[in-house]
Amino acid sequence: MPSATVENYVKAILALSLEKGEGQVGMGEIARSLKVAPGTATSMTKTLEREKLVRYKARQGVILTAKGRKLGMGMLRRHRLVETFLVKTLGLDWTEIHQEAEELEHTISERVLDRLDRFLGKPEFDPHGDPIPTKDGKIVQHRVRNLLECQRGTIRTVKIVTDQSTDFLNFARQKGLVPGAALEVLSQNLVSDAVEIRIGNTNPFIIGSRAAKKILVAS
Amino acid sequence: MPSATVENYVKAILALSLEKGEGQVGMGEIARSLKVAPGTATSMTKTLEREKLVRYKARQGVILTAKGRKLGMGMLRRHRLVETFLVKTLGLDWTEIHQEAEELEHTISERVLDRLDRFLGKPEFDPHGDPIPTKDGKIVQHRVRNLLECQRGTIRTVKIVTDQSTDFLNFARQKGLVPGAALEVLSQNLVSDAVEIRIGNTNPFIIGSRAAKKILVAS
DNA sequence: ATATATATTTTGATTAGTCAAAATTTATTT
DNA sequence: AAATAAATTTTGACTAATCAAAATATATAT
Repeated sequence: MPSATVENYVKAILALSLEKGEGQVGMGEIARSLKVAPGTATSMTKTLEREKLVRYKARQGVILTAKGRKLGMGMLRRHRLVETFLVKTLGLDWTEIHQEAEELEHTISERVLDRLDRFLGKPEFDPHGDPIPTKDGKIVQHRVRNLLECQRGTIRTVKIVTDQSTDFLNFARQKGLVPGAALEVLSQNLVSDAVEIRIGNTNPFIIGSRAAKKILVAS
Repeated sequence: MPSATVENYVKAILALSLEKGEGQVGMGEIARSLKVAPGTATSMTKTLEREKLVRYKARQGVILTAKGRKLGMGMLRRHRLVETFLVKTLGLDWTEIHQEAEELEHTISERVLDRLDRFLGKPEFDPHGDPIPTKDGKIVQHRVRNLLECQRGTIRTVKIVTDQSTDFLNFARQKGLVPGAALEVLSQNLVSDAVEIRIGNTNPFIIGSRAAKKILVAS
């Protein structure tokens, strides 16, 4: 049985390689992502290799093995199902569920998870719009792009809000940038760091490009 | 924030002092209950004392402080609410929930716990009949006695099944010895280690006195 | 091509929780 | 009252995960 720490490392490596669109992940990235010292990442990496969860090339980085990818997908499934339960069933606010799920995902058994999945009606997406992997690790990644990559003047549907911090989620909700919302990008200006958006026919507003990058719409 | 280990020690000490009806608990009892070496119990005990969760007299034992009792009651609340959720909401079998709850109780936050409590309708008893402490640590202990202490010939209602192992629970259910069942103790014989029981007007059957001690009825 | 900056690895220490086995204390027999 | 048994405490060692800081390797810039 992998420790919670091992699970977190594998989850982080999977998340990083997904968002980079490349298998190999460096020690620095892992260390930053998990807020540990670089040396700690190196040493844990060797533990992961002993468990055959990653392949490690010194000074290059790690790549998940099939076993590692399976564990990582399992963690995503756990995390996202728990988040869905917390919002849908217990009525918690979507700004506060990430941290809760971060703990619960390590102690919920496969058996309970399956029941939860059935109880929730086998949901495909979590409250932030992220796809929930199936039991066998498959994920329906729908085609998305962020608001910077978006052609001006077309109407798009918000699919995923990628920053799960309380502050960002509060901001996003306040602006109406939640999964399902229809919006139009009126202008993007990287120099002035501004993206102008209109939701439905409400007043247009401006957000920074940093924020715009975190909102993914159907493409 | 106390570690899961600290929580388990405090929970064990609370359980032991409740079932002994006495505050003071010895190192041997703790060690046996948690399946650790005696020396480990002694050393953890000192950690608990540093945290002001117990008072410790060398070679005598430990007693929970007010702080310790509060933490312990909180753990019972967590454990029993989680068990209730697993049975009532997710439909797990009562034989398999104890171990699940044993893990989840350490990672469920106060916030989620309160929501769960409300969602379940503030239940007073868990699936084994044990009372669920309120948020402020109060417990409605109803007057019970075990089947050995029971006068012959009177009809009693089963209140609590104290052994939560899968095997015992399967046995208890198979015999109909579940919370709510009405039964009559026909005879007790300590020498032959036999207690004769009839449930409703089904055929009487015999169980050992060890088992009889684990079934608590209203008194 | 050398110097400098950046990333990675190694080294030595630390903490929490654990065990086995020796030492000690307390309780029980005889 | 000694001898023996039982419970408890101490000691020394171990593992997992971490950090700080030194050592090393690689990449970048001049």
